[in-house]
Parts: sequence; C-alpha cells; structure tokens
Amino acid sequence: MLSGRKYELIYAVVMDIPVGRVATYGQTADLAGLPRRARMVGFALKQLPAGSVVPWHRVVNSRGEISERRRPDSQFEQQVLLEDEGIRFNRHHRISLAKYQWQPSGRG
DNA sequence: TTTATGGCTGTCA
DNA sequence: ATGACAGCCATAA
Repeated sequence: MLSGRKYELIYAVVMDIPVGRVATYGQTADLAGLPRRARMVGFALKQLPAGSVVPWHRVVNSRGEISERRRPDSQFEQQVLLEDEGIRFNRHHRISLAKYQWQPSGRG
C-alpha cells in the first residue's frame, strides 16, 4: 500500500474523541467530511497498527455495541478499554449512546 | 475487468 | 425486539 494517507482525516477525528466518550462509525465519517462512509471508518481503524495513538476503541456502531469483526480478539479488548475509561455496559454488551456519545458541537 | 467481503447504517416488514 | 435489503466504496483475488 502507498499509505493510509487518505485516512488521516478519519484518524484525526477519532483522536478528538474525549476520554470516556464514544462516537459511532457514521458520526466519525461525517465529521471527517465523508458522509455515508461508515465502513471506511471501520476499515481505517482496522488498518491501525498495534500500539497506535489513535483511540480506535472509542468508536462503536450506531446501536451502541461493539461490532463483530473477522478476528474477535480486539473485540474484548475494546470493551475493557472502554470500561477502563468509566463507560458501563449493560447486560446486552451495549452502552447508552445518549449518555456517552461525543457531542463535538455541544457539551463535550 | 468482475465478484466478494467488510470493525456500517437507515429503512421496511 | 429481529431479519432482510439496499446504499456506500476500499481492498483483495
């Protein structure tokens, strides 16, 4: 690959998500100026190397759940990382977007 | 070139 | 609540 250059905008947005907050894939795509490109966000995050400074774990799907992926390893890791930031999951492995979703133009 | 598959999402039944 | 479908488009084969 030439580089993940085209995903820099996405990474920048994700890095703006505050600790203890989450954003959806669609929301992240939108903020990056890529409406309807939720899957691109997923792909961009998937491409991140281990130990990246990008807080990929703060991106969840529109239902407030951790999306299933080809390799489930990082799935658990994501939940642990979020819980470590004070985010609580309900018995359905879901979080309250109303409570934790990042509001860029409002109350952070 | 075409097909298939994604860390997705909104709509409809 | 669940399931099916259509958009969306970068990658891989």
